[in-house]
Amino acid sequence: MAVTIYDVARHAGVSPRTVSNVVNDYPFVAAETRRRVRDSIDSLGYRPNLVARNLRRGRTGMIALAVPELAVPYFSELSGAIMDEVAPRSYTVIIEQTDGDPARERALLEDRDRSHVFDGLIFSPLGLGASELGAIPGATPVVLLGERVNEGPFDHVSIDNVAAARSAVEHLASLGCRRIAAIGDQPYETGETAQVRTQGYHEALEAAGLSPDPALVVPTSNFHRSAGAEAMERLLELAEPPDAVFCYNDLLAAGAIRVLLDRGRRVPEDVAVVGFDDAEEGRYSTPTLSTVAPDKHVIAAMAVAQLFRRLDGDIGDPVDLRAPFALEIRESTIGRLQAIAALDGKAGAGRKGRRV
Amino acid sequence: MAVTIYDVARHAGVSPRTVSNVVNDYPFVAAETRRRVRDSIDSLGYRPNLVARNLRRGRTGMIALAVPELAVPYFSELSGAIMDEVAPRSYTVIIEQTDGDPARERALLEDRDRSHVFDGLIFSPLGLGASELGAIPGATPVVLLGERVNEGPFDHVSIDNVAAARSAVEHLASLGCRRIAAIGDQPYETGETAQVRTQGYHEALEAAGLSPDPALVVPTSNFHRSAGAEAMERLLELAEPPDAVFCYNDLLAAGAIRVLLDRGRRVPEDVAVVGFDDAEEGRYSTPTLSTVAPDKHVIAAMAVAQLFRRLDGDIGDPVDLRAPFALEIRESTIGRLQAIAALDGKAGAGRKGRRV
DNA sequence: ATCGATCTCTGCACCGATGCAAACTAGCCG
DNA sequence: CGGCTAGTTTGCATCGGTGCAGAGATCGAT
Repeated sequence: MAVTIYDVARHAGVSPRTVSNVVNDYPFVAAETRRRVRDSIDSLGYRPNLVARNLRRGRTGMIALAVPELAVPYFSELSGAIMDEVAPRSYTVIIEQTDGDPARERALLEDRDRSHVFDGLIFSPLGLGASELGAIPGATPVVLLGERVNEGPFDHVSIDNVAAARSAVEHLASLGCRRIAAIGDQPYETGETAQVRTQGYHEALEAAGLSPDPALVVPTSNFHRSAGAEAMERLLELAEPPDAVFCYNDLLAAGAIRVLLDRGRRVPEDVAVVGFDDAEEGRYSTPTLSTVAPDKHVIAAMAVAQLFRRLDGDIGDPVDLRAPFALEIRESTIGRLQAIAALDGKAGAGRKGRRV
Repeated sequence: MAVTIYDVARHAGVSPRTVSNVVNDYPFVAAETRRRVRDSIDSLGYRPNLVARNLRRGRTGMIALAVPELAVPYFSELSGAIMDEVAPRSYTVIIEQTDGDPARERALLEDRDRSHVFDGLIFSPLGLGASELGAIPGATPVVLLGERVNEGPFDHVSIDNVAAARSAVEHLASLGCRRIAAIGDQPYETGETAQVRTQGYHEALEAAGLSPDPALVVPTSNFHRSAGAEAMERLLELAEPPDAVFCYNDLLAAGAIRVLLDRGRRVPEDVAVVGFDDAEEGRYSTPTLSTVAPDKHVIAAMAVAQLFRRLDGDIGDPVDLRAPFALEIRESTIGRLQAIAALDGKAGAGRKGRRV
């Protein structure tokens, strides 16, 4: 059996309550007593039973992080960043994979108060739409990641997706591209993040004096590489195929580039490509991938800080936090030689991106 | 306050104990009573407090998964597979990132019995060597992933890394490559996995009648893309640079390929490259990446099954389980045209890989 | 009618910690 | 020296379930 607070108390010749006081750094413990208890703790190898502590305290010391899929680089990189933020606060992270399944997402939100497994939730919804999310109240704090869910009861962290998409498409237009396609729209209720990117895309087209062509906006059912490949195949079948593609994440872009190269198109000379998320793989791919880079560390820090603010009792109105992003310009839009020049020169355009 | 078993008992007009019996499907409960309790549970929205249950039962219903880094595709893909295996057993997974830090790895193992946060641990060690691991006993079951730690007290799941490495290098030799390099050796105590791959590499060289050249074996301090790039730079500076490279994971390969293409070498015509892990990104990269594909789903299933066997009380000797792997042959070794031919033809070599 | 077996339900203690408030000591002031 | 404050330690109840064992009820067999 494990060592309990009673074993330590007996060993140190004090009451269990005093051991608890020492463990919790209660100030009014005589130095000598504290020392004796500490010695006993060390020699017996006592560690508090967190389950018991949590039962009594009503907190579990764990926060849940729910993401659609860990195998998507954006989410694994973000998860790592969130865990790094949480660790110093001596909380533990439980990661749940929802696969974007609305039932699992709803279950997570509905059970969060009642099963007492975690104190707070950082949630990147995929299958649940704004109206459904808004209808699930509860006492356990939730911070949503991703595009804003209007009027919801939850705190919320995101980047300005409209501006981010716009900056990507403006960049393509500035290179002289005239037929700029978009891959990854999700024109149904839960595709909010995709839809605002489409909005930014349209705004940038308009600003550049380009007329939108509905055939150039290809929806996808998910954000995987295979979907990007399929969408690109479709675009290449058009009578007037695009000379640039804005993909709503880097995996779609990887799939699209693969198809382009397979079909003998050069990237970026024939078709320029921009992705979204700044997955590490895009820094080493051939060509390297120009991409919109949400600042994942800031997103993680904001989400965690806000969640802990709630855990500490803040009951203000839901807040809406915006993290910065940058446009990382690499070979898939400006070509290898210019990319090298941009890296060598101190010009901020390439390596450091444009802070927004 | 949350709904407790007492609230349900009062509402249904039975004792708390009976509610517990209903919740736990104790067979000797009258159908009528059961119905009434169920109704009360539903109408009050009762969910058992898992913290309290776990305190009493002495189990937490959680297993921990400790990996070096989630951002490495192999680990995020494996984590996803493990979570999928665990979910149907109504356990929850806590993921810990160790960053390969020996102190954190040791803390995890040493605290596993005492803090009572998880019932079992699936652990992919990186910073701890065989001797250190072997010296940490404890009651909480542990399943190790990765190369075998000799004589340790823990169960263990891996693929046959020697054979896997050998198959990769044999493949390169069969293509006519004569100077085959290896990137990713870790010639110090905790680099066991890397070392057995080096062993397989040497065995394959010998079998092919090639004499080993120490300069062709480049150690790296980690398995990231940047390390692969640096190692490749080093190899290209040799008087006789390699005509093939076996990389110990796909990230190293991605970095190596990037450098090769940057330096004007063609892959595979000038230098053929094989990776390890079968990360999804290698199926879409340019060129697509030939790689050793450990069967992650089998690894996950074996590890989880073995862990639950221990949780169910099995106290037999530590077991050593071997999962299958396959060699996936793609463009980075046989070129695009042949890869297409292999995919089109029913020949198993390309698409399906070679089961071992 | 008696007995044992089976079914159904319940009370009590307990898992291991902490909140609360009381008890006790010592020191200090007037 | 009484009274008060500050410091130190402690007992008791409690968080919300479940293990254990026993009390009743029911029923068929003898």
